[in-house]
Amino acid sequence: MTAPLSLAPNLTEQATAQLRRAILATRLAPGATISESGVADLTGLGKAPVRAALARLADEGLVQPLPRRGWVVSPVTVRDIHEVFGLRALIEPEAARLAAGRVDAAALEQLDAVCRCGYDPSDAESALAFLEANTAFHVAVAELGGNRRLARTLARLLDEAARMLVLGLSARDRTGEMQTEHGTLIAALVAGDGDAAAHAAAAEIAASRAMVTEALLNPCSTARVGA
Amino acid sequence: MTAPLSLAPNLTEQATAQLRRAILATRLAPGATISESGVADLTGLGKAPVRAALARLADEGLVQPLPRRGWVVSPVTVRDIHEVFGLRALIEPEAARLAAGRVDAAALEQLDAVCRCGYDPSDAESALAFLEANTAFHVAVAELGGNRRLARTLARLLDEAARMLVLGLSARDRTGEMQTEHGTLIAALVAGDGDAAAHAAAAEIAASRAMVTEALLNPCSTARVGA
DNA sequence: TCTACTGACATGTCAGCGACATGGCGGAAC
DNA sequence: GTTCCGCCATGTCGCTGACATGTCAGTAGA
Repeated sequence: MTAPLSLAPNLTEQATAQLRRAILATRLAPGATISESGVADLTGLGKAPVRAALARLADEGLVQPLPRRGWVVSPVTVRDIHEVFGLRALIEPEAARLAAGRVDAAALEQLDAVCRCGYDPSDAESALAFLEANTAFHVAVAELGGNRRLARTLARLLDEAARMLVLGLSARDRTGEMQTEHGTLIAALVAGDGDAAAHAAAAEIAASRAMVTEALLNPCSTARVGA
Repeated sequence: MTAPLSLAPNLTEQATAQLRRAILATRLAPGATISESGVADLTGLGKAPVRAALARLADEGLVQPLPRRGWVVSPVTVRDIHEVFGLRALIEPEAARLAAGRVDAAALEQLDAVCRCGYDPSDAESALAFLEANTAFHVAVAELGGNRRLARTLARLLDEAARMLVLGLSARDRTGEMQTEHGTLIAALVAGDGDAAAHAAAAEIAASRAMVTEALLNPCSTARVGA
């Protein structure tokens, strides 16, 4: 799990990736407290890279510092869900509109990956892998639009949304729906129809939002909501 | 300049604020290289807080790391201007729309501060102080909308825009225009007219964008463009 | 039951070591 | 004489370890 023989870009990146994945998979549950030394011991890394990683994740909104006390995994509130999906609904359709008519082989490749990557509804790791592919797909679309800042902002939002969706995806399998939604979006992008692309993106966001909201309001047996 | 007797929330915050201000005022010109030890010696702080501050500013897009080589102040390209103002144009009108009808005394106070704060077109520090008040005003409006993530994203964009505007503001005094633009926006907010507020915000962004573009395409005697 | 104290624990910071990339210098080949 | 190549000195980050500081939980005492 510590991936000691990776090609090691640097330890900070490793620590960031490990922690981010653990948080998004809810292996570190919302509301859980974590300590630098604890993470350092667990990962085998030093405290400095762990500290830098936590600072970065705090900047991304996934953890919050408790001065002199430690760090806490940001809880997921209804307000957070409103904020994340509200912002996604604002910028993602526009990103799709900008990308319309600019699609190339790379985008279709990303699509292929996400479409063929199913998941096991009862396994958070599997669901996260699916969501990571989904994130990569949407970020790739945003990058096609040419606005790197928009793509970056969206990537951060999608990371937060992924954590929320891990809760929702465990409730029911939505692979099929997402595939058709992606298909609609890609068709619009290839056709260069900006309005249709924006509409497809908005529809997908609305569906995701509904699923998360439903999962939190009607917690099923398999849905575990932290904090 | 080092403010040694401040109430010291922590050194990282101090280093971040000092560096950010130096970059936004173009005291650290775009393209300039900076070293951790150099900043540490200059500010009297240790390397650790300086390093953390640089990492955070890199996350904000104001500096870029050169592994094993140092850090460089992010240059300002035409593409950057398009991206920043394009994204502002996307989210800021919506922020104004959300804030419509929710204004309170605090917003008017911010308004008052920014309106009474003139600047000297030939002094980058003075222009930056004006822009900081302008940023605070717009962020306050965004926060009234209730979406903290939207407000945070906007704050970051406004910081980047401020650096670009420092170049443009030195070309000509735009205090009067901004005051009337703010007046229009506030009137719409108080009246609860979301469409009018969004329109006013969009108009102000377009004006700022035009000024920056003009300043870069037709560099005046007083406009210094780094890198 | 409430208060003050003490111990443990976690962060915040600093000084130092090793690794790596760059630029300049000298020498050899043409 | 000119050009090119390899070596070395220099400067910087990336990371480690240790110390100082601040907070909280648990406990003894009034």
